[in-house]
Amino acid sequence: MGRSPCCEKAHTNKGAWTKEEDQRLIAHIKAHGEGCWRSLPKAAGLLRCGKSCRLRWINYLRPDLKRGNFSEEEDELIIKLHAMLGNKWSLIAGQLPGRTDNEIKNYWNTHIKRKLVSRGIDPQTHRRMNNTEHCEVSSPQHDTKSVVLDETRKLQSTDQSSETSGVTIADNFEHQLPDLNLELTISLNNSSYHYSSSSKKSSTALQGVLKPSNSVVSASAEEAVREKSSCAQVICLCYQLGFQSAEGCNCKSISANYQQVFKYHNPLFKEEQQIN
DNA sequence: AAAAGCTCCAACCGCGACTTT
DNA sequence: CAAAGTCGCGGTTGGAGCTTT
Repeated sequence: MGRSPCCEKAHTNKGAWTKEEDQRLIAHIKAHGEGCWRSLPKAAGLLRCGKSCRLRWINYLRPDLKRGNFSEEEDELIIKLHAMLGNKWSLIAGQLPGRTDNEIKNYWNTHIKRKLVSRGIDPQTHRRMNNTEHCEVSSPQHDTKSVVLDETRKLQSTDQSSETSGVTIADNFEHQLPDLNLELTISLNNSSYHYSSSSKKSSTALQGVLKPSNSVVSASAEEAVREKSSCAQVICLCYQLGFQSAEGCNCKSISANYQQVFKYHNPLFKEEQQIN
C-alpha cells in the first residue's frame, strides 16, 4: 500500500531541540493537550515533524518524568520484567512510573547488560552463561508466548460457560518470578476485569504480549472474550494502568456503564485504583 | 595539550498495528 | 474490503562529553 511520509521533510528541523522549541511544544500541549501529533507542529509553530514532537514530549518534556539515576529496586524490576517480556520496553516502562521506554532501553544497553554479564548471566536469555544446559529462566520470548497461548486457550475453553469466574495470567508468571506482581484477572460474570500489568498504551501493549507478531495465537484473549460475550454486553479488555489519562483505552468511549469495571493495580503503587 | 577511544543518551528511522475514509 | 492516514514501538545512530594514552 505505500506510505506517505509522516511530514514534509524538506522544511523540518532535525537534531537537538532548542529551548525555544521546547517552550513552544510545552505551551501548546498545556493549552491543547496531546491531540493529533501530525497537525501539532504546524499549530504550535514548530518546524518539526509530528513524530519528533511526540518523542520529545514523551521522552523528555512530560511533567511526570522521573529524572535521575535508577534505583536498585528499579534495576531489579527491569531485569525481572525483561526476563519475562524480552525487549518489550514500553511494557517494562509501564511498570516503572516516570520512566520512559527509551530511557529504560538505553539504561538496559549501557548498564544492566553489563551488570548481568558481571554476574555471569546472559542478558538475552537470562541463563547462566557457563552452563547453557541448566535453565533457570528460559527464553523470555518463548515463555511469554507460550504462557499467553496457554492462557488464551484456557480462556477460550473456560468461558464457554457463562458463569466462568476468572482467569489469572499472573499465576503462571508467579511460578517463575514469585515476587513480581503482574496479576491479570478477567472475570466475565460480574463484568469485572482486573489487570495489574501496567502500560500507558495499554490496549496495544497488552495485545503485543497476547498476540505476538509471529505468534501461533490465532485469536487474542480479547477477541475470544468478545466473541463469547455477544449477549449485548460491550466488553473491552483493554486496560489502563499506570496513568490516569484515558487515551490508551477505548473502553471509555464505549459506554459509561462499563467505565466502572476497569480497575488497575500497579505493583509500584500501594493501593488498587479504579479507572473513572 | 591534544589526539584517540569510549560511554551515554537524545533523536532518528523503518515498520507493524490500528483507525479512518 | 482496500487504501490511506496516523500512531507507537524497537533498533540504530550521531555526537557531546568524558577518560585514557
